[in-house]
Amino acid sequence: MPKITLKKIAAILGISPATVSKALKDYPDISNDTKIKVKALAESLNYKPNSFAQSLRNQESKIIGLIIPKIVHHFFSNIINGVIDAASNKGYLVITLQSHESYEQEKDQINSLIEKNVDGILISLSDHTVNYKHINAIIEKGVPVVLYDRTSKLVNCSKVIINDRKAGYEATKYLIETGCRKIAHIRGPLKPQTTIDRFMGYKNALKEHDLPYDKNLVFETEHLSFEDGFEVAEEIAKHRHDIDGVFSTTDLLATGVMVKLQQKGIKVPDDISIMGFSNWFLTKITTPTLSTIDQPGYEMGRKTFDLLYDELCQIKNGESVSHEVVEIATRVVPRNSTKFIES
Amino acid sequence: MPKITLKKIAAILGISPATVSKALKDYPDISNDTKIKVKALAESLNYKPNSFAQSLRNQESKIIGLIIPKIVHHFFSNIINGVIDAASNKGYLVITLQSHESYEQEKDQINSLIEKNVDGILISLSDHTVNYKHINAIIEKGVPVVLYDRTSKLVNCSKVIINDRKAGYEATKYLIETGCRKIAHIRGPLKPQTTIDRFMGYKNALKEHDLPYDKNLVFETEHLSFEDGFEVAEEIAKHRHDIDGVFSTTDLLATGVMVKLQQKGIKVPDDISIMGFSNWFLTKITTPTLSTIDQPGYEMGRKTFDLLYDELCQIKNGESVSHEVVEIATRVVPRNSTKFIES
DNA sequence: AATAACCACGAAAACGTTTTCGCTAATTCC
DNA sequence: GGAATTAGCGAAAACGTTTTCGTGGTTATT
Repeated sequence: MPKITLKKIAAILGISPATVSKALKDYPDISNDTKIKVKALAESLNYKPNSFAQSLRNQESKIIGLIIPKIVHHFFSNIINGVIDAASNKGYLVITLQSHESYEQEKDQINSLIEKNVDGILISLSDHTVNYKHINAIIEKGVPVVLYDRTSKLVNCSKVIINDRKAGYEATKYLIETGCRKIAHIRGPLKPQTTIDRFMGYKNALKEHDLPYDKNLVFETEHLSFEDGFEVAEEIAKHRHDIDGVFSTTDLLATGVMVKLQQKGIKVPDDISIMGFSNWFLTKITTPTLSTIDQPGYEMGRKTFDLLYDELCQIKNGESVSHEVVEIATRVVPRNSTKFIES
Repeated sequence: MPKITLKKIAAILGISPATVSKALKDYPDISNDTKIKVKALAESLNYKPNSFAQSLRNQESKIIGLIIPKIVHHFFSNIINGVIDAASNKGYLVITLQSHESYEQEKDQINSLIEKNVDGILISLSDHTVNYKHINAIIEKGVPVVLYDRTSKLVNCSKVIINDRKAGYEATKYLIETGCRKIAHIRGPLKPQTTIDRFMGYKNALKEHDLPYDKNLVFETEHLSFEDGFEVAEEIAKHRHDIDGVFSTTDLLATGVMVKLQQKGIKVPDDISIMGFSNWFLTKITTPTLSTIDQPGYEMGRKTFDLLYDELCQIKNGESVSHEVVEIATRVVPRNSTKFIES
């Protein structure tokens, strides 16, 4: 089954490939007669242009790259989802790679994508990425980059983020409004900027509501696992019966805390309210269901692609490219691990 | 920053592009001197071959397509993970698309991938796909296809599957071995082949252990949701106190059943044992943790790519392509929603 | 009737790489 | 020393598309 090309159509019709190409694209200098003939034949032969040839000629692939720290993760798979949907709408396909939180892999993968001549790259920085040369290098090469979720001020490009500080503030505020006065914060590992910001939000909320900040109420954990939550819960159950609310930097940690607290006979939310972060799937199936902050991955994914698409259009039109930083709104999702607001 | 090409390297060195190309690929008819010179310059100029030109010339893209029914799903995101990892190992990149369980979208997406000249396509059939012309059509065109998880006998290609019947058998057998005698089965919607097979396995296990099959013990649900599990649990709690085990076709359903049963005062596993299916993430965080069947998505993803890669190699070597059907082993994951085996 | 305008099309170059084939000059062989 | 081999390189075509520029012929303008 030989591939059917412009040349062959031209040969059959006894005209030149140039005319066929132009007829198919409705160039004004081709007569209606020829256009109709060409289109009919192309249709009946089921002609599809060879994308390599097009890309080679037009210097664009209509493919973008997406680098994700971890695919198997509710938030990130929602991002993928959003990116792919938005991209297909505009005729772009998406090559996905995961950095596994490794700086080296992140570099390699950016290279692979560049070598495949993708039209642009969407990246969420790995937790172990400490310098940004590799990102800035490709931006200077003229390949548009948009950063999402895990970004850096040291990279000059468009970004899609959530306001972790505000979200942390809202989460804490909600606990306060539902009657909590002694609120613990589980911040997880010290380093990532997101957890730092959420912690700042927590402090702000306390301050604005005239509650004292007590650093003994802040728990660090090595990872963000379910089991790490157990340890914190044990500590609370043993020594800190004054605590009446917990704001955790992650749903999974929060769930661990909640499960273990209940095993220790502490009632949620009657004795202690619990607030998670991200609105993962699991929050809907815990007992009680977990109140949390919705971090809308799908919407972020869509928006991230949209920003890239804007740049792509600007480049194509020869306009100067403008960078944009878009903040996606989070919101408190009240469920049953917190009390109701007394009104 | 002008792109650096073979021609330019040739011009700088005062030799022909052909020689440069051959030098970089270690052709035997190029002298060592020239090879060294060419490689050094290419290195220092950071030369990267233009992938479009290569693809156009070599008729291969080193890109494969992956069609997934739903990305945001623990099992399927593990598949993606496996496919991407295995593919990068061999220098292939992966374009992912999701069919959203729609036949129309599945067709469109296969088309998009074909138009991008991917070297092969991995597909899990959407639940609403009822004929396979679109798949068979591209196979006849010579584009290798491998089906995974949701396959069909009507498509002649390599496949990666789990043995749902055997898995259903093992799950039920495990319940029997841990002392259950009146085992209910929640099979979910009637149609999908997977649930049919799991149901057959359930029946087989009963038969082989001389337990009567009672169709009143088989529950259908409209969807596979958490809430659908509630309804079944209500029914059991109200009318079927003789039931001492439940095998659910899905972890989520099982979790719904378990949560609601416990709310009704029924002890898990003391009064009723519960067995899920898939080993999703959530099974590790329920109370009690959910016994289940491990359906290894990552491994399936890897194997699926491997089969495609085999075909690609065969084609390249001019060998005749052979199809293979690989069965990935499942296993019982004993947790705390079932009793221990008395030994 | 001469000039201008316009219509419909094609030739050719370009995108960058790969590979076949042929050529020259140097080496080997008898 | 002549013939045969070999080593090292390049010309050129090919992959399929796009677009600029030009051309020949027709129609409209004075």
